[in-house]
Amino acid sequence: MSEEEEELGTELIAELYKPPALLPIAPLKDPLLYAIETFPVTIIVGETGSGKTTQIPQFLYKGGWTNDGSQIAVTQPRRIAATSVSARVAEELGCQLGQEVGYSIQFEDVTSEKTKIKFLTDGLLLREMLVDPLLKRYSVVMVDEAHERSLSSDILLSLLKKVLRARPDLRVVVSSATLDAEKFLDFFAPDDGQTVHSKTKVDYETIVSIEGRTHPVDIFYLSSPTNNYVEKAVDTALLIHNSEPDGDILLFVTGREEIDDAIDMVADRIADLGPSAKKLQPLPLYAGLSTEQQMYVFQKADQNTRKLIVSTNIAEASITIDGITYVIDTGYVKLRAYDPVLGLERLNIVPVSKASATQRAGRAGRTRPGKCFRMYTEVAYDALDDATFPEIQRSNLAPVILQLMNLGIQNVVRFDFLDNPPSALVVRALDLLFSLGAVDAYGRLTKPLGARMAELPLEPMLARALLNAPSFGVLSEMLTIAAMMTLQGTAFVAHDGNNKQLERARSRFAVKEGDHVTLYNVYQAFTNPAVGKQSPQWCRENCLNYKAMLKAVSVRKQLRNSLDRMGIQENTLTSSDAIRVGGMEVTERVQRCLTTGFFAQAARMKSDGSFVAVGGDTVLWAHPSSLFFHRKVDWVVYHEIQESKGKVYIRDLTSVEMEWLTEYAPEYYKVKQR
DNA sequence: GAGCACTGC
Repeated sequence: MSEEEEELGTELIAELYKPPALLPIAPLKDPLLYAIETFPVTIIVGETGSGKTTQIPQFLYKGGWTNDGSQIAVTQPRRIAATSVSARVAEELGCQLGQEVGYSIQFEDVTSEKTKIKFLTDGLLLREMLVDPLLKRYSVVMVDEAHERSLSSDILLSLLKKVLRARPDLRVVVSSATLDAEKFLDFFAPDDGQTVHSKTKVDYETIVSIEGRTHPVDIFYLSSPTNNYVEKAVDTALLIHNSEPDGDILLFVTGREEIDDAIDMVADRIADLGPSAKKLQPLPLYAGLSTEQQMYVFQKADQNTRKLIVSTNIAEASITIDGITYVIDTGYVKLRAYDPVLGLERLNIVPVSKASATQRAGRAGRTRPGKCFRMYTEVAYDALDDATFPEIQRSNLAPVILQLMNLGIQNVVRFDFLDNPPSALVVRALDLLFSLGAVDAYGRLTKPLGARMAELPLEPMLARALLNAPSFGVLSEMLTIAAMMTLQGTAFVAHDGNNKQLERARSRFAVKEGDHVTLYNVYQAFTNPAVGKQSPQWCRENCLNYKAMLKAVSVRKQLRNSLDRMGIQENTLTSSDAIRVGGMEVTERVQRCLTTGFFAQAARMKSDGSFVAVGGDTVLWAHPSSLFFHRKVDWVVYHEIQESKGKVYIRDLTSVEMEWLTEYAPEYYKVKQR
């Protein structure tokens, strides 16, 4: 873990600290233990600051739920939560982290034989189910933050419902925000005619509510709607600054562009404040910033200065900042939507849900009473959805379906989802998995190919290309490229918006074959003991994100281990493979290997520099971060396609020969030609 | 021609 991350962690611990005996949950200890003893499923409705995440596992531990040698699992949607909460609980129990209390996240397993309470990400518990489908090592599984409806927590809850049928002794605790409790209750209620001991919903599960312990937050609405919420929000910030007592301001907008706009507007307006007036310091906050740039929001402002943090949704749950007294909520958020017809992702600006609005307002009341100004009317608030649209209904489902099949779910269409994904998403995903050879014509997972693809922590197309790498003699190269792809474009980072400098840095690694090999070069240079030396300084000089590069190193190591376990090594190259690839340059073999995974995402550049997808008529544009934004090329395969402001961008492009497409995917292209 | 909301294995 980097120093910065640790600082973020302690930040969170400080935030969470309340003497356990004074927490609102303390008097509920016995009722809670009774509920969990009595009912297989307990829904906990607990507001922020109730102490549910830190205290319930301790109640269970002290209540004897681990005496038979089993463990208590507590899942979190985010890594930072798993690590910081486990540190808190270890301290309260007076043990060393990794002993009785531990955590497990990708790349880091801080648990031991002695561990009784284990915090882990929900995605990792899903992975554990591959080797332990009935979760036999756990007596209780607590799924925290289930109301966020993340892809993996949704799937986890469905699987837990199944596991309960085989394991009546298992206890499931679901922690949720107020508005969705009934939904979870209904979901876990045994269906009529099933074998859950003919119990009714009433004696099968229960809801326990815990009060929050945050300070009161006064909510203010607009009296009439605005058509420019960013401008209105800036007006409000200035109004707060000029008329309200001390306390920093947190303003929620949807993305980087709005953040820049808001900060420019504020800069213009504070020029009018006069030199003697109290200062207002606008600070941006979004995930794309480097860790250093993000740290500014945690630093105490200068004397006589009020911070105005202009943030994306990252400040809603992922990052907690001390000293916020005022929240301005524009009422919008950018959400991903997957278009199964065009097979592309869109980022849509949509109104937030009531749950989101409540969470945002709560950010003003963490340390003292606060105020929240909503840039919409009360009527508009009443019309908001209760909860955020579940991720499973707006994602590319190919990775999820592959994983479910590998867990032995034969018929994904009949799987018991909390909310069913639209059938078009399921069909599209199955089509893709079929064309990649992960699923056969009968809709069954293929072995070993499909199962191996499912085991790799990569999207199916990339997994397929990586598994083909030995036959091209480029396993080492493809491991690096796959690891770099998981960074999703975060390898390069501009210093203070200096894009020219970034482009110069990128060009130092660039090769004509395209973005994949360029990123390979970046990794090679970073890890070369004579060049990058894996050092933060070298990254800074080359506009690279140090933390992201370290992640690539970890991912590559993990992928290498997975392939080793599967018995896949470079020397598994057969003699016919060797003949086929003999005499080819390494780069060409890499290009061909990528084609075997990404053949379905091929496009050809037209004379005007735009692209047209194979078998389609959508006009595509190389993303400005691609080498082919400026350079000419003929055919390419691309890693990602995304619509933004009405234009469709493709990212991470590699040039290929048209013949390779039909050579490596004859079935796919035969069908398309008809 | 000009740009990734946020997570996670």
